[in-house]
Formats: sequence, structure tokens, C-alpha cells
Amino acid sequence: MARTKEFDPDIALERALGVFWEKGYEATSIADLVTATGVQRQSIYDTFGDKHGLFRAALDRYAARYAGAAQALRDPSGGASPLGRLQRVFRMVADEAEPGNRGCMLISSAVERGRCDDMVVSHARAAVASLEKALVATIREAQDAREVPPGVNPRAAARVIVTLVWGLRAMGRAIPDRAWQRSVVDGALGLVTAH
Amino acid sequence: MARTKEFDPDIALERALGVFWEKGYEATSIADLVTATGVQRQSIYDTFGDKHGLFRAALDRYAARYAGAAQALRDPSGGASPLGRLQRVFRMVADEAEPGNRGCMLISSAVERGRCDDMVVSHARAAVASLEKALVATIREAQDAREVPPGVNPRAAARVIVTLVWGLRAMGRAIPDRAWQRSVVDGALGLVTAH
DNA sequence: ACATATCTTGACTGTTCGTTCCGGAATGGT
DNA sequence: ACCATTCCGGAACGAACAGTCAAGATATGT
Repeated sequence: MARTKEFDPDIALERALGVFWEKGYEATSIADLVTATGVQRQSIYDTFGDKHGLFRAALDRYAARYAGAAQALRDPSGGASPLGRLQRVFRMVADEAEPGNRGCMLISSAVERGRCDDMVVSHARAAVASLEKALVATIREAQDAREVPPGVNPRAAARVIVTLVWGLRAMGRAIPDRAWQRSVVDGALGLVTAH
Repeated sequence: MARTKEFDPDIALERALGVFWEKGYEATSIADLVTATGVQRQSIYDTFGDKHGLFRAALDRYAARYAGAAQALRDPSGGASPLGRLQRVFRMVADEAEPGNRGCMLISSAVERGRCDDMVVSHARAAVASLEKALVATIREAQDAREVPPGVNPRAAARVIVTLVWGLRAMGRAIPDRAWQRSVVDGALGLVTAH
């Protein structure tokens, strides 16, 4: 017994996510969000609470997607070998580094608000833990397949790669140089496999 | 033939730097800077122009210090070997990751403002280039001293390490876990040296 | 068709933003 | 001692900020 929304909250959230992703939390105003979503102020407040609530919703959605990427590392679709999957995902990160690329919203948010926003910290922790776990599993499989030497410590190597991903994406916000990042990825893979 | 300043612009800049470092550009207000520096609004504008001018001055100062750290990598003081120097600097980065640590202002600024502020981008580029150059030189020396196997590509390895530093410092803003970061540093050094 | 709960709209709240204006105080060169 | 110049302090600027209110519009369950 109520009126139906004229806008799709899902699409609105998606567009709000885009703005937060591009400009960060502080630099994004409600007016920006009204413009980007095409949704009226009050409807935003009715649907998402306040600015931080909308930000949380956006980051939740982004994080779900990011976790999906970590899952893709485990999923043996395409019949690729463990090392092949690692290479593919890793190179995908470097290839994203082109002008106009917004980097990773989780990382940008962690840097901008990690020191004052627990919600952001939780997401960052979860993202690191999930990617680390997926990488440990993949590296172990790669060792079983004799693609990575047994002397490599899977956990340490996984953490190195997680850190490299953060570094690449942080750097990509200001210096989106695909060739440079490629050389990092290839160099790192070379260090892990060469013996 | 003029009145002398009652405040020390050098100290004021130092304190302003501290605020920008902690909170970032957008989240820092002029009122914050007045409070932190103890300097009146008008005097700030007289001395540094506007908010962005003060930010530039602060980042200039921070960058000069950061370049000094890259220089420390080259400087063979303490009689340490090339690899020893690399280890020392690299571990220092990880050891900074404790609660309360503000990370690296250059990196935070690059992430926050890299997409809308050329001044920040220039600084980021310069910092990357300078650290990369210093690392290439150090790795070559380490190879000459047979501390690092000759099969390692100095430039690629240097870029990997630069990226790791960015990753560690970006992550440290939200997840300052010294043990975790130590394992990254040790893992990376292990990959570079082990053969 | 009616009642009612919700949505939309746009004006509006008080606060804070970055910045500027101005009058009085203080200083160094003549 | 005076003058030109700079600095300090505080009030004030319009704009933008996050968030709210109230009234008209609309769709659904009855």
C-alpha cells in the first residue's frame, strides 16, 4: 500500500560507487551524487541513510566484486595451470594501468580513510586476507605442478604478491604506466619461478 | 622597512605538513591549519598564498626528505655491504608499520589527488624515478659483490621493490601490521638472493 | 473509489568552507 | 621622529556543505 520508487536503487548505488571511486569520500558532495545518480536528495537519504551509509553500501558492493576477482584466481576455468592463472590475474592488474583508470576503490579508501574509519579498515583487512589465502593455495598448487620451486615459502610469496598488487594499484592512481607495471609483474613472476 | 613576523614560517610549515600528512588534503580545513600552527588565517594566506599553495610547500618539504631516504640507500655509511644497505632500508619501511603511523605522505597524496592534481603527480613520478635509480645502482653493486645472483635483472628487481614499498606504505595506513610487513620484506629479499 | 503509506520535489536549516577586507599594531630605513 | 611597509587580529564574505521539512504526487491493498 505504498508508492513505488521511480528510480532503481541498484543503478543509483552503482553510479554513486563510480563517483566515490573517482573522487574519494571527502571530495564527493551530496550534490555530486544527486547529479550522478539523477536521484533527488531526499530519496538518497530515504534509501541509504546518510553520506557515510551510501559510501558503505558502495564499498560493500565494490568489495564483493573484488572478492570475486580473488575467487577467479582459484577457479580453474579455461583449463589454465596454477601458474598460468596467477600470471593471468597478475598481468590483468598491470594492464589496468592506463590513463583514466581509477585504480582500486578499496585501496584508495584504505589510504584516504584507514586512519579514521573502521568500516574501511575491516574491508581492507578482509580483502588482504582473502587475496592472501587464494594466493597461498594457488602457489601450493603451482609447486605441486612443479611450476614453482619447492624452496619458495607460499605464505611469504603470497604476501609479497598482495603487497605488489596494492603498490601497483596505488601507483596507478597517479602514474598509470602500463609498460612500467608490466615489468614489475614480469620481474616478480621471474623471481618466483626462476631457480 | 617592515614589521617582522611573530611566527616562524618554517615551524608553521612543519606543523601544517603534519596535518596534511595525517588527514589528507580534502579533509584538512584552514581552521585545522590555524589551530595546528597557531598562526592566524591572514598570516597563512600572506605567507603561503592559499590552501593549495601551503599544501604544495608541505609536499615539497616532505619530498625533499623522502629523496634523502633514497639517497641513504646509496650512501655507504656504516660500512654496510650493498645488500646490507638494501636490507636495512627495506626493513625500516616495514618497521614503520605500527599503529599511529601515518604512512608516506607522497603516496597518500598520489592516491588521493593523483587524478586531479598535476603537482602531486610530478612529485610521485620524481619519487618513483629517484628510488628506482638508487635501487638499480644498489642491486648492481650487490651483484658485483656476489650478494645477488647475476641472473637477476637489476631494473626489474628495482621496480619490484619500489612497488613493494608503495604497497607496504599504502597498506600501512589502514593495516599497520609490522609482523606481516616484515614477512613481506624478508620474503622479497629471499626471492632476490636465493638461487 | 477510497484511504494510506510511501515517494518526489524543492525550498530551507544551520554550519562550515576557503578566502578577503580592514583597522590597528609594530618595525626598519631615512 | 617619522614614514612606508608589513604583520596581526577579527569580522565578514558568498558559496558550498550535509542534512531536514513539509507539501503535493502516486500507487497499492482494501
